[in-house]
Amino acid sequence: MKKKYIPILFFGVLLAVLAIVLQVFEYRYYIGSLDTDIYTTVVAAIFTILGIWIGINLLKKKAPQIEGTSKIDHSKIKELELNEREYEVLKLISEGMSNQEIADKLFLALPTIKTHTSNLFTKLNVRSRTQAIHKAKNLRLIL
Amino acid sequence: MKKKYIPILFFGVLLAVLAIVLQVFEYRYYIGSLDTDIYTTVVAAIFTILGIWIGINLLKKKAPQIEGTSKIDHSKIKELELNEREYEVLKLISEGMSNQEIADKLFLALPTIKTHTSNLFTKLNVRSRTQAIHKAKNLRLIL
DNA sequence: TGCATTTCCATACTTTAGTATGATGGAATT
DNA sequence: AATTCCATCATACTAAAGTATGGAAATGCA
Repeated sequence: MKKKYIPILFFGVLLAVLAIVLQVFEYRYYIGSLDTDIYTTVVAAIFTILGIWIGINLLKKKAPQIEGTSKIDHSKIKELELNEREYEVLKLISEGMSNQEIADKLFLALPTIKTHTSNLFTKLNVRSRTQAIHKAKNLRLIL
Repeated sequence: MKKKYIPILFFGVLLAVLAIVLQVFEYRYYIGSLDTDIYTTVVAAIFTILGIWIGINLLKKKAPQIEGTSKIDHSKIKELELNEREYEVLKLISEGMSNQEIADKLFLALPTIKTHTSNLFTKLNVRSRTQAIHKAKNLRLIL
């Protein structure tokens, strides 16, 4: 919930800072310490960089959808009623991690991971982690 | 070879065009037909758009490289010295089959499959079938 | 606050995976 | 004929994975 507003807030602050910078430059311009060409060049450069920055950040959210996320079927995940932990464990399993390694990484106990994997297998209707990986890839739950 | 220089040429031309546009605006400024604030705003806007455009184009070239490559690297298989049986077992493992199921499918005894998997893991330098799957996919030994 | 759900953890158990070592027989090489 | 490589199978063991059940803590919502 809170994370959703961070980019908006960030861009807002960024624009405010740039407005201030702009004001300073304008002030200097009026007192004649900078000439028009330099002023124009600086403004152009700053806003080009700003533009590149905005462009990259706009695409960074869409890029994963083109590369990897386009293959992930989030509706399937909901359809199978996989909760956060189960899906997280699924991803780590697909990366070749053992239950113990997953437990260490998530700061959880081994039995907890076993519970999650067991519930995961039930929901995926499989009986082993290798089957889970295979099915998850076919259903595009993971990439 | 030729494609490599298209972006450079393109950006060169683009910058040249923008330089001309800038000159026009500067000319208009000097004859007093445009106010400084408006001039600054226009320049800022144009270069912001330019920046966004550049940013988008910079990222668009990276996306397809990650996607399109889903071929098996047979040279890697030879490089790792995987023989027929080991590679066959690897494929079946990646399809989620247990050692017993693989043994049944290939009309072999369970210990035989265990030998193959064990040798396979040694050659792949992994310690479990899930790690083998993960590594094999990364090395493009399997799809 | 009370209740439901989720998440976490534990115990105990069975099954499967993985390691180590050695033996057998076939096929190709030298 | 001897050697090398591969594939097969066996035994015996340790380590992980997977199942079943139940309870405790945290979370979210009415």
